[in-house]
Amino acid sequence: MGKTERGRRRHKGVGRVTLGDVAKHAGVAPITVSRVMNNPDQVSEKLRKRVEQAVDALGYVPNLIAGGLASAGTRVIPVIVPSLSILTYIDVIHGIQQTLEDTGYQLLLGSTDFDLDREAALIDTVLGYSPSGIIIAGLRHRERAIQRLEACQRPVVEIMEYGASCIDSNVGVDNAEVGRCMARHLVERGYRRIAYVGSRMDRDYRTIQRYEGHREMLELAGIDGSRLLQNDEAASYKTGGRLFMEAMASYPDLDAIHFTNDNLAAGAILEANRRGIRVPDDIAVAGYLGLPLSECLTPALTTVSVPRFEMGVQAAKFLLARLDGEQGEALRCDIGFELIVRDST
Amino acid sequence: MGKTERGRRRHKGVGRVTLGDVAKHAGVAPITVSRVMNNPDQVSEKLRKRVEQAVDALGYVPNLIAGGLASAGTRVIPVIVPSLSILTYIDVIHGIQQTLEDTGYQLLLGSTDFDLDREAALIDTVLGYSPSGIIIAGLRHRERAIQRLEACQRPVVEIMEYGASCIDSNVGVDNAEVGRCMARHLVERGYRRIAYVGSRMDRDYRTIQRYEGHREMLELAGIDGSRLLQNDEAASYKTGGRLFMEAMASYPDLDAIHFTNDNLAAGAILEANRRGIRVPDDIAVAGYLGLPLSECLTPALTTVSVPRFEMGVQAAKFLLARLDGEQGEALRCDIGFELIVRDST
DNA sequence: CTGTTAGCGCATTCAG
DNA sequence: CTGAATGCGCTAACAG
Repeated sequence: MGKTERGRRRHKGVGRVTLGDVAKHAGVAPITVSRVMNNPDQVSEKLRKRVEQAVDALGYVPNLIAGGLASAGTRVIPVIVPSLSILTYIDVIHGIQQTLEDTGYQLLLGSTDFDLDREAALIDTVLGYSPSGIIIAGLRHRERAIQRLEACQRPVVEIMEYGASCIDSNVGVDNAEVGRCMARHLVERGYRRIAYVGSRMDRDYRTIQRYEGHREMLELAGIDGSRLLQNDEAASYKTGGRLFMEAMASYPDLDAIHFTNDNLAAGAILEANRRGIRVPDDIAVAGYLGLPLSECLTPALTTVSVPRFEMGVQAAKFLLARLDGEQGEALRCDIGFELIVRDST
Repeated sequence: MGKTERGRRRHKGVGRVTLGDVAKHAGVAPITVSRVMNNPDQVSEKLRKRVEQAVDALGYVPNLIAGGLASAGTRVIPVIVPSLSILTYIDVIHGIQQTLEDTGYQLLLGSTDFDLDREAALIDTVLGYSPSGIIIAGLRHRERAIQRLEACQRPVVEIMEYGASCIDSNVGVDNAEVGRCMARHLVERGYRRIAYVGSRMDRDYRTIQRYEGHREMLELAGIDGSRLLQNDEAASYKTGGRLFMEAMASYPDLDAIHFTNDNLAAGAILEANRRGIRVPDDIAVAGYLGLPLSECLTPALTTVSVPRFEMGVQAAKFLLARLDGEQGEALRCDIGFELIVRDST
């Protein structure tokens, strides 16, 4: 008795077991406990065991916040995407998560709703958690955001879009090339009156990049590439069905529709099924993404498949490489895509 | 000259702008800057402006880690789910995210792969970030996990499953009741030889709860409820198609299949479309979830719809209520479900 | 291999 | 309304 109760407790000691408690219990210095938790091989077998027992006995759980403050960094990786309601980003996040989870990093999720100002604010916030690095969708950001990202001296991986210049590392696809690729396929198949159909294209500029590729390729072939139809709904099957009917009404002579994504294209095929419209005989339908549904439809959907999960994995690997000390040049990867020709064209 | 350069810099000062820097620049005490950032109305107009200018001038971004350590809590909400490849959880996370994002909380994402030991470890980890609260899927956890969750003295919301006893708060559905509801529908429709078909049912015990409800209801009606088929693949459309064919082979006299989820059921209908099998004339198909796809199929899928997004929203609201000081009884909410009868039954 | 000392950047308490 | 002093829990640096 005696020296218990230090008598201040100005802050709420909260009662949680601390490193110090464990150290006392094991009869060692706090730093030794710290080492047992973080660098076990720097401690002798004997002390280690003693400490481990104390940890178990007291049910000690490290305060990562304190550790983070002391060592100027937490094992947190913010992932900033435009939306959580779009499957593409979900698959990428899944890939990131799966790759990072066993390395002890935690994902801090942020969504910008396609708003670059919001993105900039979010970047500030998450940087406040002294993350180990950051993964962010897109190559376009506010100037301020880019400055902060560069100033933070931590690995930054920009994903989704592959392009010439990035802040630090980049994994993505060349959207214009995707657009060209599918347009070329349609032309080769003999289609001549082709429309590009999407929804909310202005929100996601990558959609416009694909459209531009599409248009460029058509015009190269001497075909009108300006047929464009879009609306302001979220990309759902229903929206796809509606846009399908609308497109056929707006351009009665149409022989093919190039949709911005598989959700829309699948919705079109489903609508055609319902109405007895024959695809591709009456009209051909093409998509983009390579969603699982695309191959289960009747007719199966021609699409450009993008390895979304793998993109997440690669992004995480780049991050881990940097954290592992890899210096130098930007790590860059064009994750590629694959034209999958099926029955709908 | 003189007192610049304090001459130690043992830790890497990292160079980031700190509260102190801003305070110096504005000629006030650090605490005043702190107040401007956190409780603006406790500071006079004049000082506040001066401080705000300094903040802008230096590009100060608060170190949330330091703040978290000092105040024993960060504005982080861990969300722990079994999987990120299952749409259900994604929708719920989306609801949580949308509700929390404007309140300044960040989601810390964790996935357990349906492993309760992994879950317990993950809980320890995320608790290390001194989160404001925590949202976790399921009502079943390891004893150790429950203890930690109770000991941390922070709001805990258990989601997905609605049940009698929870740690702190609970939002979910009554799975057994869902199973009963659909089974009742099938019986009322006149089906008598009904199979329950799923995949990986042992991984997610909620699936089994639904099956038990299904079986109970059938037996109440004097019908064999033991027809069960499952495999070990992930729930995809393709798996659904395969299970559909397998079920018809295993139970040749079947007149209806009750699938554990819409992915599988949709896959079955898609497979039927391909093969020219008539649903529901040859065999009826029912699902669970209320995925958007379900209503776009031909025939449209009969399903039980669960408000997944709303479940996330409600979970976040419970959390915010607790953080807002709401004490007392467990906050509980049976989010309910809706039987949607369409053409497939 | 182990311990001592100092301080990460901020918010809390208490005083004016 | 403003400021000074103190410590949140842990780890980096430096001895021994």
